Amino acid sequence: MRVRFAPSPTGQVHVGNARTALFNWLFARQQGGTFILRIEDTDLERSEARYEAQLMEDIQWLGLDWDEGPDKGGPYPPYRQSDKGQVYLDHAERLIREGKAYPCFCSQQELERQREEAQAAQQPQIYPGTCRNIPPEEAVRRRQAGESCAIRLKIPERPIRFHDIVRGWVEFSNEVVSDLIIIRSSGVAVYNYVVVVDDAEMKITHVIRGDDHLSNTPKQVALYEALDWPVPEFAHLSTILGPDRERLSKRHGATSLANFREMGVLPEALMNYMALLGWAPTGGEREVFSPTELVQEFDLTRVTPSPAVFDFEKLYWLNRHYIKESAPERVAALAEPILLRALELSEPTSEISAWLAHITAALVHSVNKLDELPERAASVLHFYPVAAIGATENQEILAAETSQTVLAAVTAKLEAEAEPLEAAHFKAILKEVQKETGIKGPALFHPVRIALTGQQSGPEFDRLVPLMEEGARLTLSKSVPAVRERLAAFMTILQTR
RNA sequence: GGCGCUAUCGUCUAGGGGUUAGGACGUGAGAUUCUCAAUCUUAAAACCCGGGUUCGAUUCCCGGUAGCGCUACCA
Repeated sequence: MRVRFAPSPTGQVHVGNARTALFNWLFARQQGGTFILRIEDTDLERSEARYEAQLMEDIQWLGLDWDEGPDKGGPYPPYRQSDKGQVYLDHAERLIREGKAYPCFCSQQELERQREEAQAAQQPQIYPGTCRNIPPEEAVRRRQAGESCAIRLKIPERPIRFHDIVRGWVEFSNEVVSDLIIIRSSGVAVYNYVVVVDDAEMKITHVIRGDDHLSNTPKQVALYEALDWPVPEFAHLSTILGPDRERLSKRHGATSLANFREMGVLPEALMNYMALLGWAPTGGEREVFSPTELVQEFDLTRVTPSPAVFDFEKLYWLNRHYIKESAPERVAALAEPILLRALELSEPTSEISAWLAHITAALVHSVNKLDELPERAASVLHFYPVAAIGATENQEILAAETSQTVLAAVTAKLEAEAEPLEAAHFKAILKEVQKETGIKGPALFHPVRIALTGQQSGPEFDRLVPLMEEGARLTLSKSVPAVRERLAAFMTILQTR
């Protein structure tokens, strides 16, 4: 059992393609087959070498590995199309000799005209077979005379049917499949022919790909048959759509693997989510599958044929799940560059790294994806007392008499405290203030929270206080005030107002 | 235009000739919390339409509609 993922290196790997790669990989891994990476760089204008490297990096990040590919070779090289050369021409000449293909001398302008005519008459646009009946000797003579020609395959005069694992039997009338060009007059082979040759030479047994290739399949089947090669099994995966039910694309925001990685989506979360797009286990009740479990449970025959809308919310739900499951060190390592960027730091000291790890550990449970961390940590990282005092939503709380009492009491008690302040100690102070003033609950906590963070909501003080104290001891591009400093500054501004 | 594919809660899906049509995300409500998040409990929410077949169709068949794809000397 051999399957392949054959992307063209024309940019970042998109989720649609990644899902195709994933299904191929899952199928291979679970059947004990071979997963092959082949670079389809026929379109040299759009292909770039750097994209090829990025492509491999991206799918490795997702957690896929391949057994044969351009980087590691294998028994059926080359694994990069542009390295292939002559083969396509040789097989095409063989087809001509066997009477299964023929040179076509029609000019492109002529073909274009015919197509326009057919379109205007609302007729199917198929090649009328003008050159199909040119006697072979005459064709040979004209070619030798240097007349420019393309090579066309003869499509048999019978319906073409093939089996698809996700859709069952599919049949196309030969009346709608025209004799296709396999070699351009420039001598360059055409995609639909190239894939067949490549897949056959690599002994691919199962072609798992996007359903945009479904209508191409009869042509390819005709090619396999003409070349006397075994027709592989097909599995056409449905399209992934955006919320507007149009094909998912960059228009819909972050849709490439690189995007997801930058956002701080864990690869196993994305893998799990993509697997659920078109596949469900028997019973359909389980949703959470680690990569290993997916390999065990995945079943190609249970893949649904209908298109699926990509739901970021559900992906985030899985991401939250996997973030919580992950070792804190791993999450901290992934979050560090994101936080460093927000702090405008490049080279962290080990103290800063430790602090960032603490921030991450304290806040990560409330985040969909890691890039939300800086925003979530803003109450620690920044301190804008003037803005906090001026903010309309804070007026009511700050104006309350109880708030004035609480803030004055807390500030006074903090004055007497040694630095650094322990979280437990801060809590004890609040407790004392509560006892002495009789103010408790929201009336106690809210003004203090606003004084420290400028906001009415955020992490609990037990988490917040140590992060502020730790940050205050570090040398940063923009310093983080300690708890006492914050309260003192806040009070000063509040009183002078 | 032709051809092909698809159609169950808003979304991903399970199911299948007779079911209270199941689960998950999201949403609403409640509990908890100083607040947000998390968590727990709970609620609302679906078989595209029309014909057949059948005692009975959401399920099988046909047609319609809609969405998507292919229709190239693009990949």
